[in-house]
Amino acid sequence: MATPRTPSATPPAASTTISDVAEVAGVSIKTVSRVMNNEAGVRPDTRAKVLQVMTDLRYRPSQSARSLAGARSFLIGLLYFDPSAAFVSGVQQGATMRCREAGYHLVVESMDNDAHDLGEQVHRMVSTLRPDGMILTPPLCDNPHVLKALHDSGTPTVLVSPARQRKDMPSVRMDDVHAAEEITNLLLSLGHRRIAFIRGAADQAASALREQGFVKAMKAARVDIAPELVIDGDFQFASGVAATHQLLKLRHHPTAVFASNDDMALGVLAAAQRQGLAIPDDLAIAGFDDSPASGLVWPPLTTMRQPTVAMARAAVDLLIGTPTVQGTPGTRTIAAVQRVLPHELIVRDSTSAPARAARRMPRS
Amino acid sequence: MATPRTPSATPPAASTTISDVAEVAGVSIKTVSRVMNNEAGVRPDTRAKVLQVMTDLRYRPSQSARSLAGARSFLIGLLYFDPSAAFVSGVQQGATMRCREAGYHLVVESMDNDAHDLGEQVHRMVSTLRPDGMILTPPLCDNPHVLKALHDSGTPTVLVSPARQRKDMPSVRMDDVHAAEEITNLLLSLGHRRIAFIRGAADQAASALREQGFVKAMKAARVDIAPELVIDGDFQFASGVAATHQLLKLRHHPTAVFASNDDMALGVLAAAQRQGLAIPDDLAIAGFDDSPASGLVWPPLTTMRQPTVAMARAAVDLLIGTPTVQGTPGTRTIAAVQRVLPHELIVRDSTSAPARAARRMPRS
DNA sequence: CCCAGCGATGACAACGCTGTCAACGATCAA
DNA sequence: TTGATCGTTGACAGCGTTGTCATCGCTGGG
Repeated sequence: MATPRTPSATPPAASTTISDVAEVAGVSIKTVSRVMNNEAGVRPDTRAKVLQVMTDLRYRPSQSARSLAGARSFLIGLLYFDPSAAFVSGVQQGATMRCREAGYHLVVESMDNDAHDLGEQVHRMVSTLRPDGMILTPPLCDNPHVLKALHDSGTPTVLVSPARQRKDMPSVRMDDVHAAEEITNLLLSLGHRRIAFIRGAADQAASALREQGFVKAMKAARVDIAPELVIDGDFQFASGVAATHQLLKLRHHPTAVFASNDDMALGVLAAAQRQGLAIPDDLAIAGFDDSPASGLVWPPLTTMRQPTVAMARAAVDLLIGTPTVQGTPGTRTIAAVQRVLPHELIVRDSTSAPARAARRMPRS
Repeated sequence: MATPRTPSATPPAASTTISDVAEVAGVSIKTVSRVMNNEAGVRPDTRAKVLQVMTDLRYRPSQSARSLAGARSFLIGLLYFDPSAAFVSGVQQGATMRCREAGYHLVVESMDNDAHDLGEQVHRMVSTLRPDGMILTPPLCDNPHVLKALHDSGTPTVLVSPARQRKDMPSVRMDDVHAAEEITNLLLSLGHRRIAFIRGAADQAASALREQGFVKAMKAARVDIAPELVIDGDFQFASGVAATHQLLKLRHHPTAVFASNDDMALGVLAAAQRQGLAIPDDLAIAGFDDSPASGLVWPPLTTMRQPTVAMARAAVDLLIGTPTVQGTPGTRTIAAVQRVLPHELIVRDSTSAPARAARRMPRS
């Protein structure tokens, strides 16, 4: 039915070009280009006509031609390291959505943070693809080789949750300190006083920030922090298990545990239950991240949702300059702003009042 | 304030072009192009010299120019629906890695499987980006609108784990039936006879296949399948919980449960533990998928690892024709082959012999 | 000795779009 | 009335590759 008498079934996708549109609309190629790019200086009726023809012909500009001729490539790169992290998945989700809305596309690349030629790999990527911007997630956003390669190539870059703010690159992040305070305050408000804290990996910026928040909240509540209740962890499940063993060996158990991330909190949960503790009655547990698994265990974990999707959207916005940045001609540098996005406390069943507090457990 | 006095800090990334290389090497542009594309008809010493110059100058071809002039775009698209699925994450990981090895790049796009203009969205993507190939994951790989848009545009496409094999598109998959048989056999070999099965979502192809495998193994072992032990589920955590309630209401409990995926198995685990059952002694549990969470609970779940990474690599290979396909000129059609990749049974602590079998549980 | 045939290489025209700048008619101040 | 200015539009030259076809120097058969 469609295209009734087309000698050849499907003319191998001879897609319509800008000149087809120009011809049909009776204007020059350049005018079509102007309309396409929303440039000023086109009479409304001309613009409308062109727009109509573009729709009729289902015209789609060629990304290659556009980027070859112009300055933009309509490509945003996302570099990440650990593909299994819920964090990355959220960032990617937000980034692809915002990109599509803005007519951009997301090119993702999984890197090895320890590769010896990381800088070279990044260099190769940006020089062949010439993305209009790059988004880096931890720990890549703190890797000097990556940052140098990107800086040297002059590629606009936005860091998501970097360890340190850099004067030459914008970043988006959440307020880890404040978030950790909120969780701690929740536990405190439930009546807990002996609250254990499990640190994150020492080499990750978030670890220190979350501990700061914990300490700050405890101090504000004038509750002493027992040194034996603050334990080193590394963000892995196993370290949560180990920490729990250590904690339950104490003559005076904690009534609540705040683990710096969900994986460790899951480890605490597993180890505690294995020892016969009832959660949250015998031990309240809070994590951080709102990982998918945190809602898939019994009891579901109280945790902190990071604004991963929103951070990614904000990052894309910074890169494509949607907020009317309109870079001064010649300079594609973005101001090294730092956006802080709101987090969300997710209260679930793993936290509650310290029912039988420090009392010895039946089967302990 | 920023950029104090940078006379020539970074010459705005005036990257080297093919003509720079040609000039330095003392050959024509075309010859450099030949070397770059590994075309025949270049004397070894000429090729070596060009290669050397390319390295010295750190020359990187422009992807835009290449795709505008030539037929290839060096872009592979990956369309997915549910961003949180471990399945997608594995596929993406495999795809990006293989792409980089082959000098391609992966463009990912998160689609809404229920969007009314899905076909249009896909059409837009392929016509502006002109990727050299597309990879579809479930449920998109079974969505007629998506498939039609891709077919019409003539974009080579590979389906990952599609419901039905299509004569016009190649696919890669695992053997769900056989995998389910293996899990069932594991449970049987541990002595279980009253094995419950929780079905997956009815609209997903894998559901039926896994049930087939379960039935097949049970029949082969000459063990009757009690109808009340086969329960509908929908791949969600909650349906695992619901199924468990149903199962534990029976006067004759099952000693093992095989859930069609990990999320449901996690639901079974949570519900069973809540009822006071000891896992695996009172109830053995097996899942399917090897989701991240499956190893982060207590006890860790026995499950089936899908070859997601390998499937994605295979998909990319099919698209870029690494296995010397060298499409006949003019036709970029790939044979509609179907590759089946090996899965891996992950035996963990959630399964074991039916210790106190059908005996009533203490607190049930 | 001549020319077909072959391997190696280059000249040149696309590819589809954007940037620059010129051209045009209309408006406006003087 | 005239020149200047503005708003709108188009002609044209690239952007950095690849495809096509021509060219060049040799080799080998007649």
